[in-house]
Amino acid sequence: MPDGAAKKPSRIQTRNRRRILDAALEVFSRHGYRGATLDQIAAEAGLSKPNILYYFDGKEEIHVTLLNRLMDTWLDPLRALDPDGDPLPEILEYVRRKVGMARDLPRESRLFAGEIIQGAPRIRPHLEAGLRPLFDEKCALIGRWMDAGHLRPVDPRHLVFSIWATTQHYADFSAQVGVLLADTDAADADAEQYLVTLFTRLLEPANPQSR
Amino acid sequence: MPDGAAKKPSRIQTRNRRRILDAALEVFSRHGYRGATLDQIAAEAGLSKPNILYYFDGKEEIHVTLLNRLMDTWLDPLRALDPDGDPLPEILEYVRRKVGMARDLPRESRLFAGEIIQGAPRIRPHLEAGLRPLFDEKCALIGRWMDAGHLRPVDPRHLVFSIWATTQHYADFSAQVGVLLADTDAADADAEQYLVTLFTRLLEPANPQSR
DNA sequence: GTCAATTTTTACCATTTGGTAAAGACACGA
DNA sequence: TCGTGTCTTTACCAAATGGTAAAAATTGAC
Repeated sequence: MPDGAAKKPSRIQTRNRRRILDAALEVFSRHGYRGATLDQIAAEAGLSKPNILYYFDGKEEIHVTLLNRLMDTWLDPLRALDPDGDPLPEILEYVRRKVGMARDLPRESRLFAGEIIQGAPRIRPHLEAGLRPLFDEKCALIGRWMDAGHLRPVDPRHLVFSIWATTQHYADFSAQVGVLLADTDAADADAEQYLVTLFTRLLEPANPQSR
Repeated sequence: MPDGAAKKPSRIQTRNRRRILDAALEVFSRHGYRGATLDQIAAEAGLSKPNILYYFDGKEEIHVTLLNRLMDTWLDPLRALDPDGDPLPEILEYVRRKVGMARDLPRESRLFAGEIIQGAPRIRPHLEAGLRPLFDEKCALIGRWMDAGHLRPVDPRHLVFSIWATTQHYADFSAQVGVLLADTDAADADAEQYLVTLFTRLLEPANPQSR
């Protein structure tokens, strides 16, 4: 019973649990929760299906484990918003990090998007307990920056939404982006440049008094 | 064989095919393609499963039919971009229409998003043949507007992506938005206001010479 | 009302899928 | 090398699911 108490995991356990989660990320992100099968995950992981069920209690536990681990990584860039930094550069750095994550972790982005689109049935508690406090805190911070005249005032919540939406779009909708940007190969750099421009023009004070 | 040739559909056929597609939109948009079952669609439509298969050849045909019908509606606002209109108001009107669609047709938005996230397996031909020409045409139009100094220059393709991303976000990620905007009830109006500001500040020429 | 065409139901079926039982293989400290 | 606990495989199963055959019911033109 490898999952029972707080036993130190053996090397084999560590290795195989990692393999399973890697495979599951690949399969879940491509086919969605219902579309993914344990057989696919097993094949991708190079293990047998019963062997997978030796390490995890079932399909749902694998999915939830993935989502919970992902959440931390996902929120790191937002956590990194520094109250003591320069407001506009802080926001732009956040945008850049999110673009980088869409580029480097598209499977994670799609896994998350799929879960949310279907009503967040398995991750809603985590949204309320983990995401919401952080979101509120950072929105308040941005609001103070605006009140102080360091950023032009807009609704911080919708600002954050638009940063999420625009950056994750490149991962989540890559099938569409790929069709429409068929030839371009500098698309990543173009996207980052465009988004930096977008949020700079939105937020940069007309009379920069930030120092 | 109601689907064979170009026969005029009976009133019963018209009514039941509509019922089935309505039900399927509901179910597919909530659970994704694989997550939806014919039994669910049948229950939602108030028909028996075999009866549904009398009107459609199978699950996939229902899905493809939905996607193809949706595509037209979905692209209408982009089609409406008028080369003879005022550039900035045209763009802002496009944004407003897309916000309205996210508000009024969230199921359609999620159905589409789900298909794209999973690599557009069933709608890719339609993307290439239907969406791409329109996208290229409208991007060229926006590019000319920029060249003429009516809009500040940015990459039109990424501009369009960001309009799609920000507007559809409110439908596709409504589960998340709902958690984070728990109390707010004027969220729709706020979102529209924010997005109009966002794209105005991005595109409005410093020295408005558009007339 | 009659009758042919359309529509709906009943009774199935084969496959897929998440999951289990239990035997067997293996690792590794004593 | 022995033996115990860890890991893996083989052989299954029950439920769900997409789909079919054919009988029964209904509709509508005449």
